[in-house]
Amino acid sequence: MPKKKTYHHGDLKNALIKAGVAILAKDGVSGLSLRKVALKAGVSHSAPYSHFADKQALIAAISTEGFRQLYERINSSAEKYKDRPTKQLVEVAWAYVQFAMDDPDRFKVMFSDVLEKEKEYPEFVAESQRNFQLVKRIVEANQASGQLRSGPTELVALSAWGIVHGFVMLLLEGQISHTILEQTSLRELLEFQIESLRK
Amino acid sequence: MPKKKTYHHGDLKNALIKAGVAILAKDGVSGLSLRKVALKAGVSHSAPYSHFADKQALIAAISTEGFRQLYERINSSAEKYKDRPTKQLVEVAWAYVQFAMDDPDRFKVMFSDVLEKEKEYPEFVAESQRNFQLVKRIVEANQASGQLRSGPTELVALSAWGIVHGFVMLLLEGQISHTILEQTSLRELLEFQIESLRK
DNA sequence: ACCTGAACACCGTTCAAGT
DNA sequence: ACCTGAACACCGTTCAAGT
Repeated sequence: MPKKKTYHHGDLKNALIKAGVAILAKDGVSGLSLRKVALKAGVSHSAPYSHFADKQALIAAISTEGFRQLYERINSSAEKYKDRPTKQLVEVAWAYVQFAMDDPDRFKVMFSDVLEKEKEYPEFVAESQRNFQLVKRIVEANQASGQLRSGPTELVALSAWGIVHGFVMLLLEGQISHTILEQTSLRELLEFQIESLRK
Repeated sequence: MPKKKTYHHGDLKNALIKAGVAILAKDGVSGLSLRKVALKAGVSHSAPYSHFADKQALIAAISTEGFRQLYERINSSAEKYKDRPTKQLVEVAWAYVQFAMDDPDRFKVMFSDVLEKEKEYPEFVAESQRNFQLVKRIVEANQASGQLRSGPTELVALSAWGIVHGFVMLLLEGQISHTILEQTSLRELLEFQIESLRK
């Protein structure tokens, strides 16, 4: 028997986050229960309370980890196309769309926490702000190269994020009609959205 | 005693929807339980099953009703400003933002149902499509008056909806930084977003 | 410090029974 | 046809107890 009790040596916390992500991908938001997460990690149903204050805290940790990964994806895409501003904008947005589609339920959870989390989960706040800073930097570069309209970078970045996020949300919730999706590929639809932002 | 058993005379169904909306506004999505809805409507916890197949079906009914009201709001705003295209676009978007902020949890529920609802809740699908048709008509008028870029109305409408929806979502989830919100009013932020769409 | 197991309140759903 | 009440499986959370 190769693995006996590989878990509980101080890494139960991360094992729980990992188990949570897996359950989220398989059973969706409504299927995510603390008891199932504990079972999957091979501990009793009350063990998670040694590492998380409550279910919300576990979800906050899952979201925080998600934002970390999102940052990596966006950042590496931005780096890859940093010499081609026109392409960069589309590719970064495409990375965002793909991240959302890879694990729609996690993506939804990342953007649908409680409102008072501002103060409650500082790590979450820090990580989501780090992402927005990155978007701002990309937008700033695209403003400099004349791809995007000038004006307060903060606000142009909000437009850029908003248009892509809105598109992804409508896509995930099935609010984009079948007739549109049949006629035009996702990639083309996204490119059309980005066009709206261009100067 | 003025009201004794005013409910159960065939309108329990609507009473349950109304109770659900009230609980949603007070306790949020996580506080919405079928048992609480039944209690609030003055019936036993199993009574709802005479009118709805399950909890999802009640939520679908609440969402459908929400889309009906959203349609009314957008439509009356569009009518009111139909002779001033520049203003119309902003006002319609503003109506959308206000609707979302009036009852954030209901708004979130409307846009976060299950994915398979396509076939399961035809009334919901019809109502949400009716809203998109309305957006298309408004966009078409604004294309005609030169406010919005030309091109497939379906796609430009998707951009318009997407940018406003994305903005609202980021707003509701607290993803728009405090520093932005303190410097600029919501109305101004929205106007800036709309500017991005203009020709 | 970390984990277990019993316990409690609450939930969605089913079903036999009442009107 | 519509509603009730008991029942079942499942859930989040607490807490005394074990290591």
